[in-house]
Amino acid sequence: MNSQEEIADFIRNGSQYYLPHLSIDSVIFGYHNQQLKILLLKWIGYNGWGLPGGFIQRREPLSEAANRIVQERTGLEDLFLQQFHIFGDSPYRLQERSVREFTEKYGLDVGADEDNWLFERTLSVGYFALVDYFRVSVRTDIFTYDYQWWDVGEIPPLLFDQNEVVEKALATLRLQIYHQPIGYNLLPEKFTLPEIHSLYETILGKELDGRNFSKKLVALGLIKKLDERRAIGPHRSPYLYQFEKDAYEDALKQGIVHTY
Amino acid sequence: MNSQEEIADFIRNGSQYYLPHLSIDSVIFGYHNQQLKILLLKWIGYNGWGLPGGFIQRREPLSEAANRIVQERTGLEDLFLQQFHIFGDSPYRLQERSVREFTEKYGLDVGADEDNWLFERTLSVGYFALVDYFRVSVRTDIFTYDYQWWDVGEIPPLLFDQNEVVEKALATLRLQIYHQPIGYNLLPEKFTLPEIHSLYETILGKELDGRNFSKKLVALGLIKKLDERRAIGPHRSPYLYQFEKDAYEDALKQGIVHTY
DNA sequence: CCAAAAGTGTTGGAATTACACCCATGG
DNA sequence: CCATGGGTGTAATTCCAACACTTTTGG
Repeated sequence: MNSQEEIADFIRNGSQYYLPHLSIDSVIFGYHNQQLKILLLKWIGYNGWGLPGGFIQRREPLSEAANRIVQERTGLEDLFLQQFHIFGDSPYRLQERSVREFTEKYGLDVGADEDNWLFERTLSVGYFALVDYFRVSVRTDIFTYDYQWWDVGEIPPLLFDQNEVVEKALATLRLQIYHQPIGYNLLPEKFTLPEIHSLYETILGKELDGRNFSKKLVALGLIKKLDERRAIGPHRSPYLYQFEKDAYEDALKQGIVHTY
Repeated sequence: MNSQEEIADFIRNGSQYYLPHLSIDSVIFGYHNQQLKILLLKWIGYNGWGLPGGFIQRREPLSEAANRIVQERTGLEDLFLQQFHIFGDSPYRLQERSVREFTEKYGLDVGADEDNWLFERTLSVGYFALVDYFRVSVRTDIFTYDYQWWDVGEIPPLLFDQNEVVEKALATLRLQIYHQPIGYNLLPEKFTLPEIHSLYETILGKELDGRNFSKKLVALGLIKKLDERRAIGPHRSPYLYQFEKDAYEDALKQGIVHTY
């Protein structure tokens, strides 16, 4: 959405195309420099950070809407996307908004119409995505003039109740890692043991014994060692590994029970 | 909602009181006769079974809406209620409805107004509740003339995509039992080992060794043996047990990791 | 040759599983 | 007295956690 006409039309007539009262917030996780990161956008007017989000088209399945929204932002296809909560309790999710709030706080010209669909109480469905940091090419638009990846430990204050949304996404991810393999969507196709090791440490927020960790993944048949190495510094080169797609998919479907 | 005027008002003006496009479906689990059951209502017109549900008031927090809806049906306070999914993908959750569908299929007189708020596409937030079967006193109303508890293994065809809703609730419950204690809300205050044992077997859908099971619960400090027994038949009387509220609450909050 | 990071096995303890017999009760 | 279901302990095994030294590499 980038031309002035498009925006005016969206503000005035958006409820013809989109369902009112409901939006999608997406928490896009990437992994870089041994850190779990999420993608934030800088919003005009408000001049602060917020999650990528959007609305659901009138006839669009919910999961397709989430897919479209993240796809448009990141350029990625075949996303790993997961719904994790619907937010409708916080004060931000109860209030209607006003012309004044939009103009003063967000610097948006929404006309004088107090009945605008954007003012109505809007609940939000949270989705998280796990993406390969290096494949993402972020697209900003006229509402969002900048973007940045942030360490999950250093998220700035966000719009509305979005800090809570991020917390819930993280909590879901941490719980899920006990029942499902994670990594296929966060790492490049070939990766080293230290990389995936540190990914798990980052997500779980605690140290994991390297020997036990690799034994476990190999024992589960989730990864296999390749005959290649990657030279990365003045020290021993690590072997590359790959996920065993079949075992991985099985584990995703059937679930695994384990501690790390 | 029981008088004709109330209903007419709800149909005509409901969108003044409730958010359109969004509803709540509740899966109410109870436990009776060694069986995990859910509460279904028989709907007029459609003449089939469906989940208890309702709408969210304009200014009402989402979780309060779920609470209100289940409370009104069951008469229970202090519910254990948990949001588990929002449904917006199935064909039933995409379509708008029509006067014809309402009159013919559901036997409801909604007037001739094709713009009625009830016709609009409606996504549904799924909540499940765990309740003490014996404390529930179900209230039907003019839309729902009968109710019945059904074994989770024998759920009849339900309205819309509600069979999928039930499946998802069950799947969530089964996953959750690995991380949280369950039973406090499903069993009476005092219960026997065979009762809680069979509850867990029912939820997990598999047999659990009785000796190991009780050792585990006692070792975790979740239950304690009382000095009473319950006489129930021509055989040895089982001891009664009680949950240790504090340990139970801690386990709920912090989570536990275990297999059964 | 040295600093930095990768790689690799073993062991003790804890937790989990498997398993069978006696006991209490009401009819 | 008998049929029914409740209660209890131990041994074998598996799984998990803890732990330290050697290898490789580029500079």
